[in-house]
Amino acid sequence: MSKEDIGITVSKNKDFSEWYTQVVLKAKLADYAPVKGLIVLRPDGYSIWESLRSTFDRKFVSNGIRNGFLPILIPESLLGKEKKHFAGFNPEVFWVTHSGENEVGDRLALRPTSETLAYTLYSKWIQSWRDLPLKINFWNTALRAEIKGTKPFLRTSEFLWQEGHTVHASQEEAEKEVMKILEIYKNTVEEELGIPVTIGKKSEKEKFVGAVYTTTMESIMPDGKALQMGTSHFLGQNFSKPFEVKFADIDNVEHFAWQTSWGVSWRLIGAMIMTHGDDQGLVLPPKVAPIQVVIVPIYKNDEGKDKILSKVEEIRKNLELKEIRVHIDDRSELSPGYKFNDWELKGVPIRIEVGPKDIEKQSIVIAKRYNREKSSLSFTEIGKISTILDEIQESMLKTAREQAKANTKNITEYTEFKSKIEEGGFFCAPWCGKLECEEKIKEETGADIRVIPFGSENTNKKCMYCHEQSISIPIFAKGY
RNA sequence: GGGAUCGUCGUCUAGCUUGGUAUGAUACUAGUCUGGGGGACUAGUGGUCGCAGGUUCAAAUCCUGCCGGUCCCA
Repeated sequence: MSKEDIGITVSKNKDFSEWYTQVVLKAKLADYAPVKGLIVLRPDGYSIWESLRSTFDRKFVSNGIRNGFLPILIPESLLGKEKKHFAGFNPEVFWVTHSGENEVGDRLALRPTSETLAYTLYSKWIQSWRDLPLKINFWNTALRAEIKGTKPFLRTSEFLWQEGHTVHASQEEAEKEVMKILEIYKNTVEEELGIPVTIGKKSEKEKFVGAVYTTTMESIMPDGKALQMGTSHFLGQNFSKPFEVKFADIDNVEHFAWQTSWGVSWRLIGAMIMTHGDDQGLVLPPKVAPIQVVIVPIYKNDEGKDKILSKVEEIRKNLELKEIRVHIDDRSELSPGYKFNDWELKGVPIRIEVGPKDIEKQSIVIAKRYNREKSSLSFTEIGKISTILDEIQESMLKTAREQAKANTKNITEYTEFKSKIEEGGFFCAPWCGKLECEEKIKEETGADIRVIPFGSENTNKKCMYCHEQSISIPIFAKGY
């Protein structure tokens, strides 16, 4: 490795894919595992996940959802119970066929998702309307064999996620739950990660296999590709019937229950890296940053060192009282310049420099990671740092919103669509609702219907492909 | 399924044609000087050359098979 190789060696604009991989590895968020398609989360990566997890948990709990845990193995007979669902997942299921030297009778799937397992249990647990609603969330991993094009966090054969599964007495209540979850997802992603999302429905073609409909949140990445950030499904009675999730109502008549399922994965971390990172490396939104403020002390000799370290310690205590996550980089063997670059690579939102000049001036140097601005702050103003962190969080979302807006275009003509789709971006274009048009567009351009935004339905326009009456204006884009 | 290409200290890499003590950088360890944007010098640690066979006095190098990675085509 040459000197340059310590940092990111490619530009985000020039080689986005290589840039992304380098940021993940060099910022030490994750590393490759010995098995293709699998990654290892390192502490800096895992703590971002933990931060998201605790935010979601807080919101889930206040919505009456509790956590549970499901085993990883699902017998084939169970997984195959809902036919479409099984057909959809089958190609990417990992199977356990042996225990020791013995072949197992019913093959065991490493869960690609847990609907079938959860609902087998739910049917035992639910008898009466008094048992409803039943709302449980599971934090675990899912396994889906990905052969080609794997990318850390974005496409891996095993991924960390949460899957929530709720059961309701009425269709109306279940559908409300679907929307409630989607709202939680949207707010969390925007507020914590600073990534704007568009919410709406998936087309019939793109919906979750086995669902009545799928709601989704989609984001546009800086390279112009769309990323699915999370989904919330209305399952209707599609699973309650085969799995016999039934309850006796107040009038003692037995009904099949109405169900929902929903999930977000560590893909959100990938989206955060792509949205905010730059040629220097990672840029972390303050709310999820494991370290929010790093202090680099600068000194020439031992007596200066003591003086500066005691000041630095004072600042640390001051910030910690405000619940700011602070780290002092007192590695003596490294030069300040090295440390600056190192912490920028890791995306720490604020760096404070304290050296002899600062002590003299009774101030500190403060450098913001997201815009790389340096300024000074007097000793008496150190309390302002928590406000500055809030401002950074806000303006990161604002910048991302502007970027997303610039990458979203309205299109009515298919010829124009075809000529512009290569540049990437979100394209809002009228559509007749027919599968045939959707498939042709996919075939000819590689672009999918990512989301049919809420409020874009019932439009009086012409389908950009067949020119018949349109039923909505979906967002078309190439996806990850 | 077809084709191409590559596996050498933690990482990147030279050596392979023409067989003979495995090269350099970086990282790591120790020390001295340094220190406000990736610092210098000195010394040191680290490799059964992807695996298994074969040829040979001798194999990272030649031959065969296997395993793994990457890319292209269907």
